[in-house]
Amino acid sequence: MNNRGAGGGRDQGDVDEEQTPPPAPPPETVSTVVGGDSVQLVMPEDGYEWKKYGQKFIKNIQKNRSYFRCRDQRCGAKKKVEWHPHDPGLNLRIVYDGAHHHGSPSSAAGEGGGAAAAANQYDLSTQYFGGAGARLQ
DNA sequence: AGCCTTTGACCAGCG
DNA sequence: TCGCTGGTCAAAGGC
Ligand SMILES: [Zn+2]
Repeated sequence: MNNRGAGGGRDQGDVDEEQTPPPAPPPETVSTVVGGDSVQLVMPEDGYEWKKYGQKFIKNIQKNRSYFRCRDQRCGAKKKVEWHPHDPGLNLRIVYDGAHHHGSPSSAAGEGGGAAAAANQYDLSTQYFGGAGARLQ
């Protein structure tokens, strides 16, 4: 059943690029929550919802790269997150690609309008941290 | 029921 | 000419 069907592979020249597009979101910082003896990474909501659609380790920079896509396909906005397999939070780089076409980020969708710190618990260490953290979903 | 997440494999271009 | 990498898609399962 591996019929990859259509998709296949798209190609894109560039490999390494450094640029943080216009929508300069708030200071992105990874929060290292220490619960007992497990470290969990929390991704700060930037005000938009993203769907993770891929993860790979880039040898060129020796960093992990996660691919996020805006839920609104018509939006075309994409988000890429790069972080160290052993030291996330230490060198975490978020790259925004594209622009949103549906309203603006006023309040975090996941938040609902309060001032709570809505954070998506994406398992950035799922595999790289080897079960050090238990998946809570 | 719906929605989200994760993994593997594939494709193409470049040096 | 070859090998390699990066990037994306699909499917399945779980809550
Ligand atoms: Zn959007």
